[in-house]
Amino acid sequence: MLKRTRDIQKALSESGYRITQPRQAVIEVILRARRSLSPEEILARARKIDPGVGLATVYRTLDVLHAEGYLERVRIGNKGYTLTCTEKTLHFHLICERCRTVTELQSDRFSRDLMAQLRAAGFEARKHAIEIIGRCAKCQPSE
Amino acid sequence: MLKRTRDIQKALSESGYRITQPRQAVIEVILRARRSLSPEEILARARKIDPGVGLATVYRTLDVLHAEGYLERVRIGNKGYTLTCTEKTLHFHLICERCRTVTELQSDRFSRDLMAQLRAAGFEARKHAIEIIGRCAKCQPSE
DNA sequence: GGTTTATTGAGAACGATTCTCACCAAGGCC
DNA sequence: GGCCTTGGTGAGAATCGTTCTCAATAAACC
Repeated sequence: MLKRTRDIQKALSESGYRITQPRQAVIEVILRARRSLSPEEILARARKIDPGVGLATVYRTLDVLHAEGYLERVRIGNKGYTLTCTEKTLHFHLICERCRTVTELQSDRFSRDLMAQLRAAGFEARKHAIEIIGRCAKCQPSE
Repeated sequence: MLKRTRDIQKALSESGYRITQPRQAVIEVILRARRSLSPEEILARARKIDPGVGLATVYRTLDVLHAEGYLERVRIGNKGYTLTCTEKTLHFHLICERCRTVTELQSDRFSRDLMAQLRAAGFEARKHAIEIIGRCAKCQPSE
């Protein structure tokens, strides 16, 4: 089991959530994944750990993780994919439309610039989603 | 009829699309709207112009406009809203979760900064969606 | 171990979007 | 101008992702 899994479980427990087998399975699947996964994909993988897991539980666990700030949801077209993210600061996602890998980038300058603009507009930001969709370095159209 | 409506129709026609009554109605509704509209809302308004319009046609017209680069789709939660946007340069949307008004911002500095980072990461951007969700100046929680 | 109560899985329900198909009308051609 | 081809159409069925319902289960605290 990954170390992060324990940490998250401990935090959830302290927030009053019960640590159940299905939840453990889902959390571990998400942390292990090297790219963002759709709920269906999470389900398939979680069932290898705990065969009884249901789709509803995957969604519920995603909700819990989201509510606790451990996860963000990113969409590609009409399909929803999930990815781990514990960063609270401004960041953006580079989503490769071919391999679906999601790379996270941050920039302090970028962040300051954006915050200044928001203030100027009188806009109070609650959350953000900065998604750049295209091809990652590995998936460039050959030639 | 707005001038932009004519321009878009001309362009669509040159791209091989037929200019039909339902399409005209949908395009006009979107251009007239002061905030982003859901497909259902577009349908309701389009029917005031052409009562026979169907929901499927709204979706199909949105697809056409999207394919031709006249429109972007922005999502708030699981609900999908559409908004006009012909700008090709980097820009971001401030979405008010209360009144749903979408404000568009641009920044050259912001743009340059982001482009530089993308180049550094070897990422080839095809499209982007920068969405800041929160409260606009008019909808700040009172007090 | 017993009790409480949040959590669960299965499947129904839901809402948004897409598809199907017979009919229609835009636009090119004569 | 009228005719023909074919892309576009509306209605409703189908599909997809997500959420809900509810009886059964199992954490967590004693």
